[in-house]
Amino acid sequence: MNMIDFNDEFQKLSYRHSTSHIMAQAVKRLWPETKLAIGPAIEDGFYYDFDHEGTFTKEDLEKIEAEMKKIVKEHFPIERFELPRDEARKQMVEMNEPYKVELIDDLPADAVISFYRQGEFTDLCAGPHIENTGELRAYKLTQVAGAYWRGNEKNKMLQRIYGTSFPDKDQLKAYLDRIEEAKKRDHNKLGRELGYFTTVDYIGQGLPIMLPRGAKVLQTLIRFVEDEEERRGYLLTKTPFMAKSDLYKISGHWYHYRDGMFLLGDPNAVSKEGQPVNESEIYALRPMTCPFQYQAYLAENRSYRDLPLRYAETSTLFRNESSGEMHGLIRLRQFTISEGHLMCTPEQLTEEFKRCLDLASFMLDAVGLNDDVSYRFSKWDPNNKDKYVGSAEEWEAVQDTMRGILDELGLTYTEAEGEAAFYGPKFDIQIKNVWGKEDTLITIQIDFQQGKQFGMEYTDRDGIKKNPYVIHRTSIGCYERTLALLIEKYAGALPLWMAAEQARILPISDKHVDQAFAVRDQLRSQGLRVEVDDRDEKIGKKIRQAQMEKVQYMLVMGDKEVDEGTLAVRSRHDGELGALPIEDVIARLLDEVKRRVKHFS
RNA sequence: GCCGAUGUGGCUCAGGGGUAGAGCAAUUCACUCGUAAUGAAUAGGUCGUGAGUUCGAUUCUCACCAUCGGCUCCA
Repeated sequence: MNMIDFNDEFQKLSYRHSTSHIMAQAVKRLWPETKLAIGPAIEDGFYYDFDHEGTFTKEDLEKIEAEMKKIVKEHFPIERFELPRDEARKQMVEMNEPYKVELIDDLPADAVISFYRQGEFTDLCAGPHIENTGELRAYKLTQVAGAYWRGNEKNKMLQRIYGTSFPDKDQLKAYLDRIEEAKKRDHNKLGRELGYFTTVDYIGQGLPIMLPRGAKVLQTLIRFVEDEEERRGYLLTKTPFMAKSDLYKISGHWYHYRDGMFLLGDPNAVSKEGQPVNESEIYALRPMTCPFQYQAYLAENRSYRDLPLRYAETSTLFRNESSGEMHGLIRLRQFTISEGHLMCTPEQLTEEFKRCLDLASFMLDAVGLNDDVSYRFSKWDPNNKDKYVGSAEEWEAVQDTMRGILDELGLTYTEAEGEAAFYGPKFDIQIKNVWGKEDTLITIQIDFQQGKQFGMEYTDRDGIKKNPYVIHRTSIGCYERTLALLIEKYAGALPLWMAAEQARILPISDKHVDQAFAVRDQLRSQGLRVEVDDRDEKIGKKIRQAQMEKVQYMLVMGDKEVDEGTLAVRSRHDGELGALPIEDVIARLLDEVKRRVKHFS
């Protein structure tokens, strides 16, 4: 029997794919009336979708695992065979597997239709698989979830069972332990424990309260971003949080993004005379800043000499996400984005796009997330043209342009069909949270539509008026989401420069409290964020608490320090540093802030 | 929006058809303390909200709200 080598991606996939089949076989044994959908290997394991009466309970999962154990012991060879389309279809109809029949019907005419058989269980499947069910060593069914057939919400919701498998028990345990460890960093847990944010039932979903600590971190990040953008030639705008529907009709939001907007006023209302309400009187909270910044562009006649024109705004956005979507600080209904739009000539497009990438990269490096991201080129879905503005030719052309820039920069990226914005393709910088779920952190988009739609023009050298290209971009993404990922990255112990509380002074006894406040004020006057723990507690307890609250510097003050004008410095990262003159402590902290030192834990 | 789980003092959790308990946190007092929890006392909850069943509901039923995991959507 072959030893499975998990360094070999093919073997790993085969192994987990086969685990999924063994699970399906167990389910069919226990509940023969259950219908099979699909069951692939995924990044950290596998799943199988079933059409099953009711739902699977925890106890059911245990039963399934027990049955899987039997199937492993039975050492079934896993055999592949092929059938012509009509026979394959006939067999699936006979086996009463409607989802498999549908899959076969949708296979291209020239497709080879293969099956895999292990014991009494046969499944339509392209493979690959391991050779024998007896090779399976360590597996665990992790959770049940609903999932739409073929990922379409109009279809029936199936029952999905997730699981994972490894070549041996130790690796499985190591994996499960790692997941448990990762979850301890969950920003949604840590962020609340550490007092960054809270939520309140009667405010509503996706609307967190940023508490002073969280608000301070956000403010620090915002100042940092705004200063850097100013250095890079951005002009600040401040635009309204809402506008009449007229604006969104020009941008297309009214037609393509209406479900995502909070409307003020009822578009279906009728007047006393029975007249439909004038839609101009319907306002909407802004889901994006673009149409507002275009109005800033339109405020003057533009010349090619004005371009590129770079607008930036720390922008509060409102999106009416459906109720099941909200997650901690990652998905919200109101959030703050480092928004920006660049208007440029076609010749400037490549250079400006690169500058946006450079800015994003600078930001990610500054906060320490640069090594954790991946790139995605998000294209339109040519089979779903109604979702988008513009012609197929325009889409293909602008996507070619974007791909050209990405390739010129030598970036490694995946291509994702159907992930574009309705007005243009996106370059997305993706990141995973502690649950392994991927989200967009930063996005840079090329828009070839809205310049025309809003009548944005510039007079070129030749005296002809032309439409500028627009780049939508964010420099650090959505601040709340970025904060969430930073909390997870640093397990709550944020780098000194962005920490809400940079140092805490710990007086040994109440004799030292007055002096502690004086020193606090001295440090504060240098721009450091410092608090005093003046509670009537022992020093050990104060240290323990500061440590648990992830304060980077603990400054102990007793008789000796008061007499000598020093502070006994304890760094969260480096431990005890001994007594230092207050001036030296200030210099050390300011230097660490200036250099934006990062300690990962 | 859909599938599933969950909802008990600020936090972590126990309990259970006869109107609730622990630890931490908070407050007060004593100790005046040297690098990860000093001791004692006090206060704090209409058990997410609303309806129903019942003599009686926090406990059972239903609806709604919120939180968590997934699907769909998305920064």
